[in-house]
Amino acid sequence: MTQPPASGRAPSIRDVARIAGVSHQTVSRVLNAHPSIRPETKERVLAVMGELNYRPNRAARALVTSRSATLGVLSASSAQYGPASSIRAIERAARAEGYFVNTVNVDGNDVDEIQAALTHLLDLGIEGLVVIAPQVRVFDALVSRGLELPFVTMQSTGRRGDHALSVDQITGARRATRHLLELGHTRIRHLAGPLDWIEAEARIVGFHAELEAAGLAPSEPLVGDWTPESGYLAGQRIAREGDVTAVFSANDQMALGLLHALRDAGLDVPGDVSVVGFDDIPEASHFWPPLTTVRQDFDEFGRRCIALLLAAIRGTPAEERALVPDLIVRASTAPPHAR
Amino acid sequence: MTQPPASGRAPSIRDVARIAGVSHQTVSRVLNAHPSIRPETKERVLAVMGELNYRPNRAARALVTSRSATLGVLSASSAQYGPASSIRAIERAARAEGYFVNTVNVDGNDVDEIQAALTHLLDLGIEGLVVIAPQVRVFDALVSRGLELPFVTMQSTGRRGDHALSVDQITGARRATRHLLELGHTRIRHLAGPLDWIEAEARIVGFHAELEAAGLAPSEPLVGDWTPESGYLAGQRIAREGDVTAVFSANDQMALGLLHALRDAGLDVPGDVSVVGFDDIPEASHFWPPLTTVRQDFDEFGRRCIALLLAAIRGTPAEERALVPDLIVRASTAPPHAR
DNA sequence: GACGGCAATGTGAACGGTCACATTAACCGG
DNA sequence: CCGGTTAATGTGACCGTTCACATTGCCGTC
Repeated sequence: MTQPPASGRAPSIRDVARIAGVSHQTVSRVLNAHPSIRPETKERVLAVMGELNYRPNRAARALVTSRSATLGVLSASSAQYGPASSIRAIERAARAEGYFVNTVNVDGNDVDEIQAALTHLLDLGIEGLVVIAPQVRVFDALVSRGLELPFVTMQSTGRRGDHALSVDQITGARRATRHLLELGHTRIRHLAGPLDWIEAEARIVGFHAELEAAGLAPSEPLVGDWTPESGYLAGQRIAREGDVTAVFSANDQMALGLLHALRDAGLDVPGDVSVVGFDDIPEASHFWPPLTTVRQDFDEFGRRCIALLLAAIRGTPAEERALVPDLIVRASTAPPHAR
Repeated sequence: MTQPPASGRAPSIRDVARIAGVSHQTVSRVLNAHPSIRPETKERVLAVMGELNYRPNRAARALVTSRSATLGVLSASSAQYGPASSIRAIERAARAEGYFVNTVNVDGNDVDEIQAALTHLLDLGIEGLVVIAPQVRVFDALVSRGLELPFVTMQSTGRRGDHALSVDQITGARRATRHLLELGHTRIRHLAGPLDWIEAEARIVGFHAELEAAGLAPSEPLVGDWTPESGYLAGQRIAREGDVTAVFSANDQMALGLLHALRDAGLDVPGDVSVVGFDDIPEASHFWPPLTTVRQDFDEFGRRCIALLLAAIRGTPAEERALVPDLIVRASTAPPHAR
């Protein structure tokens, strides 16, 4: 068995070359699947690589090619189910394509931190960027920086048509709203996410569009911050005002708080008030009552993110069908009862 | 204003040197805060760097130092609240220390995938590793590989004392159990996580230890898989068998399923059965009833992870107090009612 | 006042790949 | 049978840093 030569260091391309009796360049060609290389030679080189347990040195390669094979993910609130799932799927998809992923978590409200995080990622030499919790202001930070980098965000704001992966939040919100309308509700309130979130905005738009299509006047949305607490507060207010028979919440966590507050106020769900959520987190089917909600396929979202981003990096065209979320009907919605 | 020279490329250390009228090595010294450099020279170099918007090239540095300034995180089930929060905190803490973090998400049951992920991280040249969802088998995979790398896991299995960050899961579990005992419960069941998870194991140990201290016979734990669904199934079984007055669930999500099943079976919580969870996820206080649970401080956990790992990398000693979780009493527990 | 020592800086060679270009041998058509 | 093309491989430079080892002055000391 051939010993690795002078084994203070990891074997290099030249060690492999020497043992295989070829030039270092030939080894490099094997590594990069160059077409004109004799199968026999290739095999011999591969054998030596295996024997030495050779690993190409990423830094050396990155130095000369100035390609890092790394993608960046900029995320706010990654502890939430949706973003966390997306990040997971993105990482897997990227890894399958041979890319590394570097995720940076920021407080989406701190512009300085966003900039610092961006600098951090650029220092790393990322080739592309996924923005996974696109508050409008994160988006602005990107653009203001005049970023050359290919990047992908959820849901276009319309300001820069490319680079945006459409999850059709609007249609999702319309489906939730239509479900309530079809049950016979006419006094429906929307509990929105923070207004500087692109998704929150899109869901409001969908909600209003559907109301309008039904000939109903739009109602002013309540605004939460995605947390169950904010849902609870909104629920208290709804119970107090007592003028609606259904609520469409922009995510499941707020819907949970909503359920809690309504129950505390002695109201029955869905008897007195129907509630629809958004996301279909794993807990949603075990809420009390089990929550009717709009399911987002975060895994598929992550895969598409990477497909789109890699297409941008490589300059190949990408098909871009929007991803449409599905309505999942459970027990938190019912027809309004007659007064 | 001085123009960047021949601006096809990013400015290098030599560009800076030329313009500042020093040698490239002097620039390098400024970069690395070498002691013997005249303040005046240093300032001049820094000025030029600023002007050129110079960025040190990580790849070149990594190539020569063979230090990547990158840490790896190996995670299973990162979409769950606990792991996701930990990862977030780890990344922030590492970034504050100038490290990059590369997270890889795997299916913890697929040994091949774990190995592949590890290879992926090693290819990257990580300097240290955090294992964030330590199924026993992940841990074994590490050790079997004879890994040289400094690494940190949650909770020692005792097989290799170092490298383990103690979250004192045992004490946490004891506190939950003691709370039930103090309320007067004697027939208590534990709903455990998958038995190959180190944390699941520790919570079982804590549960049994506390029962034993109270002079009660240990009961066989039910086993779930952390999901609400598995909690639901366990709840159905408990309702059917009807011989316990309290359940300690190894996480909050399973506790949610449990609550659901008990309610479906017509049992009142906490009237008929008390339930305690573990983690204190943000939803827990809005469950019905609001869940008594054990709070883990994931942020602190993440920070400690990095502190410990960096200490291992740098060879400095690290203090290692165990992190002790707190019991949060809400409405899902009460004294058993007299039969 | 020659000399050791230190502070401040410079010089050239790595690091481990890829790139551009050179070289060789085989093949093919006229 | 010879020039041109092509497949297969080799040669040396280069990417942007840091490292090891000079090379300067300048100071204090005996």
